[in-house]
Amino acid sequence: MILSTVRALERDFYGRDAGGLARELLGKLLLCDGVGGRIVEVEAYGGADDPGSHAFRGRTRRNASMFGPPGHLYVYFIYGVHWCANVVCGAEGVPGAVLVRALAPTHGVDAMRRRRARARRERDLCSGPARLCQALAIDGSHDGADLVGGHAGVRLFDDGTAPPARPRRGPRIGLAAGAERPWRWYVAGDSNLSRPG
DNA sequence: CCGCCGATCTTT
DNA sequence: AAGATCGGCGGG
Repeated sequence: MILSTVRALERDFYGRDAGGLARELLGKLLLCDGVGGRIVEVEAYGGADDPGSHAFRGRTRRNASMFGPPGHLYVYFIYGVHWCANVVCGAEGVPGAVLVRALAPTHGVDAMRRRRARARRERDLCSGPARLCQALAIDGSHDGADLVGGHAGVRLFDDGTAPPARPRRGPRIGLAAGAERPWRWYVAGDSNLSRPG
């Protein structure tokens, strides 16, 4: 019998570019204060070369975390309503991040249901970038949080589950500019995706 | 199931 | 004015 080992990810895991990190993040566990799940859908975002990225036109107050060191969170507020969370990657000073778009709930489902009372089914808890932030209680206070230190309660773990050998890939969702780039990766057939696939 | 619409913050 | 979204509502 093989005992599964759960370990927090080290800084160098985050040093690669957004596309590479995106694929490596599939299957990892994202937890905030012990509540969260397995990443099943992500999107990669670059910098000045990516018209779909918040960093395309340079640094602003909102996107500053995208320019910071890898292994931290970039949490932004959108449509005046929702929070969304990204994992910052690449070298410090070079903007890049991976948007976490969906989780398969694994830890603290009761807490998630309380925070998302309008979610009828378990697959409605974390099936979208703003939904999962609500379920995990991630908000602006977590912008810039260090995932490696984990001091803000947010951490990524590897429990031995390998990323899918052939993740499905397609255009990023909700973009006008840069929509042609197939930088969304997801676990084929997972019931928690932000849209079926 | 689908499409429309409002929520109202950030940046342009 | 539009945006890396969501949920409620109306219609088929």
